[in-house]
Amino acid sequence: MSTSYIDSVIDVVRLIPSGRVSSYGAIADFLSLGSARMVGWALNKSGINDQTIPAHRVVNSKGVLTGRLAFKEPTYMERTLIKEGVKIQNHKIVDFKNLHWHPEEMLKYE
DNA sequence: AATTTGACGCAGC
DNA sequence: AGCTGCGCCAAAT
Repeated sequence: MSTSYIDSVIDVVRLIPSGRVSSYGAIADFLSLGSARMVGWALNKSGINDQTIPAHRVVNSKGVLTGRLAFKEPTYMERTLIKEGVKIQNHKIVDFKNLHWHPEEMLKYE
């Protein structure tokens, strides 16, 4: 069996807690593999038709919901984030700096 | 085997 | 502040 790059990305995305968001770059850096661009590419390939992947929690480095148009419903991303308690203005995460989750966080014992 | 395609990020202007 | 150009690199064609 083999683990594709896409699978690796998905594994990390599944770890993003509800109410928080991560970014393409943070995930790519954590994996030390590929690039931010490829994380988006990977999610587009596998995430579209799989509700078990919280792909809506991944935004760009500025907190903008750049992936929103890739979903079947263009409003899905925004709507779901709001439901999870994340505030959005102009397709952008409000207080992104504080909500931005980095995968390394889960390695720490608070 | 070469080319194209991206839900990106950043430097440089 | 915004805009442009370029590197990024796995997969599909």
